[in-house]
Amino acid sequence: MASNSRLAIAIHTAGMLAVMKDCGHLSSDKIAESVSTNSVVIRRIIGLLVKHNLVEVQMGTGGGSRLTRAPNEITLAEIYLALEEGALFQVPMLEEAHCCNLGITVRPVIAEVLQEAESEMIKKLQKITLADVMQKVKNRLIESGVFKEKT
Amino acid sequence: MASNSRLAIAIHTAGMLAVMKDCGHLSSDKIAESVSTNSVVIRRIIGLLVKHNLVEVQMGTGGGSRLTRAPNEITLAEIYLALEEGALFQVPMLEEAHCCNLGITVRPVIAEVLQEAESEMIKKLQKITLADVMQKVKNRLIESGVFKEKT
DNA sequence: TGAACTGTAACTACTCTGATTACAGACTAA
DNA sequence: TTAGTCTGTAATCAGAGTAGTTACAGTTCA
Repeated sequence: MASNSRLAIAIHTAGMLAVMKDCGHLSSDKIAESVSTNSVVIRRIIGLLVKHNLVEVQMGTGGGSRLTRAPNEITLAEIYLALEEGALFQVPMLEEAHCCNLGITVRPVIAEVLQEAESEMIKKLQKITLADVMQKVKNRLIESGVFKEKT
Repeated sequence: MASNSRLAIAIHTAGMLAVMKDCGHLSSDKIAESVSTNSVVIRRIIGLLVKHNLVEVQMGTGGGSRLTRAPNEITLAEIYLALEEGALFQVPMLEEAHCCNLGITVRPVIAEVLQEAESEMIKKLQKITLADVMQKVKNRLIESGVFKEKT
């Protein structure tokens, strides 16, 4: 699990908070158990979500985290951007003393083009809310018979 | 330069080949000089481009690489996919013995949703050809006065 | 044959991520 | 007031990916 699974963990975490929205605060230990990782990892991610006003935290006994908004008002794009990972693709620039102008000029162009591609991805994430994700999960549970639909 | 700049390097490399399309083969040393890296790094990337029929290589004296198609027939999506990096976002699955069904079920849903987002990005890359990139570079060179437009 | 190439293995250095431990500080309830 | 339950955060470790580099066998051409 070396490469970047932080977004998946962040969405899973936010999903847990969405499910438990009406049950008070949820501790990082409980979340870590469901997400299957260490509570510190969860707290680090929650720290970023708090910084971007997606989650609020209460310290002390009975404390924990909860969403600041309804699940249908939080998009995956907000979670993605909250992680503050910088550009998706690295485009190292070249020094001015480089061998040729073409080499120097091509990098900003590549950066621009890849930035546009990343923006398209973010646009897609903007259209998906936490509620959408939880609904998909619910549908799967119903399909598998674990969860019974109300009639 | 630890994180993933391979796509930028691959596009830069293919861009070099596009510019030199009519000047025979280009050696990995020459490309490495412009891209500002080691020739082995270039050969590793070119190997992947060859595997996906974007580039052809001739060994021996006077050998090197060249594009198999015209620059306006090669999209950035093809280059992106040629790098074979797997999914953009890792979504580690949970073991069946996990504490709750919700935790197990949410992961495939997250994977599906992120896959859709990546697909949107690839769609954008499909609309951009190597020729487009080179045209943008040319425009920048003209703007900066380094390269004079034909009148 | 010698020079100019590629392909590839092997190794090092660096960075990112996640896992873990540890501990100070905040808060609640008895 | 005190014990217990939380968070926030620093510090450290291990594993994985990437780039950089050297080295060398194989290919091709003059």
